[in-house]
Amino acid sequence: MISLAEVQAFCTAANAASTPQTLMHAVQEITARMGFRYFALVHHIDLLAPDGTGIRLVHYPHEWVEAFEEGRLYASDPIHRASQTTNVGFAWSKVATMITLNARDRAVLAAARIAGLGNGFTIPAHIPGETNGSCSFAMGEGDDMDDAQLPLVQLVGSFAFEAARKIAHAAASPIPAVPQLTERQIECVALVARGKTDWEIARILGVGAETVTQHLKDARDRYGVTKRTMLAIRALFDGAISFADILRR
Amino acid sequence: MISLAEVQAFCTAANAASTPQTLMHAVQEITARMGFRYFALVHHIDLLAPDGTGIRLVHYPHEWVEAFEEGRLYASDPIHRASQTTNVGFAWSKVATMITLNARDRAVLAAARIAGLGNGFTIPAHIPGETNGSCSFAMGEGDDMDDAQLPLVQLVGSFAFEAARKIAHAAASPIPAVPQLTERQIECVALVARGKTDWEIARILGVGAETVTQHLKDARDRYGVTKRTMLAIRALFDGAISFADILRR
DNA sequence: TCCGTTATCCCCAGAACTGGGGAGATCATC
DNA sequence: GATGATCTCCCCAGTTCTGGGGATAACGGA
Repeated sequence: MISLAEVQAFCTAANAASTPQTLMHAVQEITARMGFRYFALVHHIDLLAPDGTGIRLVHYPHEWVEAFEEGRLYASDPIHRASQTTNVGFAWSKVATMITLNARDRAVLAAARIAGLGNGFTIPAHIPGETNGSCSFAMGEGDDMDDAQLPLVQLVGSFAFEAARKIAHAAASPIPAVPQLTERQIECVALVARGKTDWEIARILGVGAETVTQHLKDARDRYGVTKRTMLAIRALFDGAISFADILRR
Repeated sequence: MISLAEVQAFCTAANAASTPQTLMHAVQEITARMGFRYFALVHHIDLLAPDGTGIRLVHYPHEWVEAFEEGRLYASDPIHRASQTTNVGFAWSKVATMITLNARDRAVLAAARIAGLGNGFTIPAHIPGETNGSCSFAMGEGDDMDDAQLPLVQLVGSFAFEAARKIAHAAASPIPAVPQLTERQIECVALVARGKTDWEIARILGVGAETVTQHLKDARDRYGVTKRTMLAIRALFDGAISFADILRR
């Protein structure tokens, strides 16, 4: 079993890494030390960074990597979907208790098994305004996971992702800056997301309808979108508003 | 210094907790064990106004809690802002390197110090579609933090937040039956969420614009909403569509 | 065979949104 | 004292949505 000291050593090494290669090497090493065979440190989609600035350090069976890309599973993969429901690591064997698996999901999991992946452990990595990601470690088929060290595995996953993020940020010169909305704009968008009209929002905020229209105009401009629906969803996606803001009554 | 075994014991206890009180007690205990004096496990929303389904377990100096609510700092507090830029724990002394501190931020930090808070460590907790939160542990003024155990503190913070989340979810309302949309309706809603007009959606699906209008009319009816924005967000919330459907190019 | 569901299309009137223009006030910062 | 950001309000023309009312056809189950 790996020790806390080793985790800390990895953390230091990962933080010092300035290239994906260096980091890849460090992760590979600790993956083996933790008794895993495979790992994948990835962003789940490449939304606003179509040019490949997304994080992607993968050491998985070739077969599976190909099948994965073939099926464009980045965001529909059940493991990824499950990782979006928590912020602590979870064993793949628990996925069925986290999300509802449909027929396609089961097919995906079966395919992974056939490709040589055994049980695994995934650490979610979510940061408001950034693409969701995760860091997964997997055994070969048949191998047993040591539950006792999973908390340490979680730490490794978090630190690894953070290190990858740092490298990716440094590499991505034109920072895809998440548009910042003003407080008033956010209030308006939150109410838009609740299906209010400009006039209703104006009543609620105690200002003129024209003012609300203007705030939303400005907010749309900042996100570069032309529809209030898109505005609400983008604001939701990068955390300017949350489902709690919208759906609570 | 705390041991990994103690962290795991806390994790088990936290997961078993079914009321905020039980969890509060467990967190209080381990906080002391880790050498901290205060903690705050919170959602970053204004908990005075809404109905209070947000997470909020706080043991901070009274003075500070009051000042905090007075100033409505839930989302503008520099510590909270910093926590939204990472997914690993950070010492408060590092905040200046994470976000740009303005005059007001510095005033807030100074006020916290006056209220008796020393250095602290905050673990972010972000889950897509949910309110951002964090778990912070703080020393009394003048006390020194043991850097070596911070990774374990991070684990405790993550587990504590997850446990609180589980309790909050359980307390939340009985699930109202999720309306089912037809396949065609879902396709239309997904495109609505991408900001398309009925006419554009009709082109994409190869049907008449009137048909799209009708599908959306029906979909709104099923959800009992009157605005397409609300429709998109509800569909997103209960999984009929996903961010991946919307935002991938 | 009848009924419910789904998908397709049509018309209309009023409400709501969008994009363009402009303008005054406040506040913090430089 | 200027500058920029924010918030506030106004006008207008054109587009888009929304909620009514229809209709036809295919499919599958009761």
